[in-house]
Amino acid sequence: MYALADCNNFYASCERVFEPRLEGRPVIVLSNNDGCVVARSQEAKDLGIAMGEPVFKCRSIIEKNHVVVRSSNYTLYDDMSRRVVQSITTFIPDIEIYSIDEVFLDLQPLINRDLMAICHRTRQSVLDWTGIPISIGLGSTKTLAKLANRIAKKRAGTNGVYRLPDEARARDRDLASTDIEDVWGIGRRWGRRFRQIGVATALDLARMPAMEVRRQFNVIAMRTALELRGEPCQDIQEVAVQRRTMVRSRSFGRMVTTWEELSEAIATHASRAAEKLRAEDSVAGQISVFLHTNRFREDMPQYHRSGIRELLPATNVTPMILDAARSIGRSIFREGFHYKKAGVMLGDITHGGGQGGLFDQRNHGRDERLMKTLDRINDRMGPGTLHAAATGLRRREWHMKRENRSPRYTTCWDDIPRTR
DNA sequence: TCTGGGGTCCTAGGACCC
DNA sequence: TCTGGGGTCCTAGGACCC
Repeated sequence: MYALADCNNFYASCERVFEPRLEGRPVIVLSNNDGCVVARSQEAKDLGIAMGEPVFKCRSIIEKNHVVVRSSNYTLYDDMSRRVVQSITTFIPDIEIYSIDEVFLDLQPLINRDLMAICHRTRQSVLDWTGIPISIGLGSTKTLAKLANRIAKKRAGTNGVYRLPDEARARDRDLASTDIEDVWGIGRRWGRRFRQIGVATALDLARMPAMEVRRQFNVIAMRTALELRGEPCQDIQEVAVQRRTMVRSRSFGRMVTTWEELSEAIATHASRAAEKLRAEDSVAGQISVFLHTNRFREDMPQYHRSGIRELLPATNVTPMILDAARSIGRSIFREGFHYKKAGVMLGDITHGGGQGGLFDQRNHGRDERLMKTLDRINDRMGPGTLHAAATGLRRREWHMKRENRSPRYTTCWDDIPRTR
């Protein structure tokens, strides 16, 4: 037996915890650069503001209804996520962190106890301890737990917890009431293709012969079909799998035309990626850099390109990664375009060391000490206190727009909420 | 005018091996 | 004139997730 615990309107809920006057009001949270809507309170959903919608397209709804708009504050959300997970594990220890706002729970060890009671108590405690409302769905596979979670959120009277019934007819009713696109693992494209062959609900997919699903789609879709029938194809992954790639990229607040500015952006991404690599005690064996113009501006000349290079030996040393990134960037940069985005991608990531190079002359001990010192200073004095000159020395127009960010209530001494 | 960022997995096809 | 069988690895593209 599995469960999925999912935070309701997570980012919007985080904003509310520290600003209770937002309770009952429509709240939305925007993506980086204040571009798209990435989270909505229930009131905002009710106004018809769509997920992922560019904010300028719903500007009139926002103004007319006094919707509260917040820039995203990932420092806050990451920390709140950690607190929610910690609270849940007090009651249910075997978990898989699936995303910033979702946790799969392994209920098998608790199978002889009253699972509904445990889940209700978990939900209430998370709310009491963190202020974040969550919903929990229970099912015999992860896909069914996901489906049950949707019902827990939407159906009146569930009080935030729903268990898919064991009895076949009742379960079929729940599956029949779930649209095919709302099944975990079935997106818009496949949803359209399934509908073309007469599969419109989760129940239809569960009843389709598995090999037929595989033939027309692929094994992922087939596994989804099996899981909808109650045959588990995916287990709880308690140990996080090591990442294989890492991307650092940003759209620019304003278009960028010069190599000088673009190279600062690339250097910034490269430095951040290197820092993150070191924080995870890993090294990268490959680096690529990409840049592109604004694809929405069809009136302007378009350009996008990427370049790739091996890092030999694999490294997490900022100057190594920085040099490679800037030289790739230089080689793909073309004069005369308005650039909108640039990024650095690291691949061939390995953990705890990595293969050395036969002809490698560098003094690794020295690099390692230098990077340790750099990280320690930035850890103590704040991110970016010490940084490569190549990342730029002053604030630029292309830097991210973030006009309505809330304080870092839980992670920064100066931002801790005060009461009189 | 304004349109996010960061991941994973699968498949098909080509290059190459013995 | 006829031209094997069984593999691996890599890459690009397409789908999905949050």
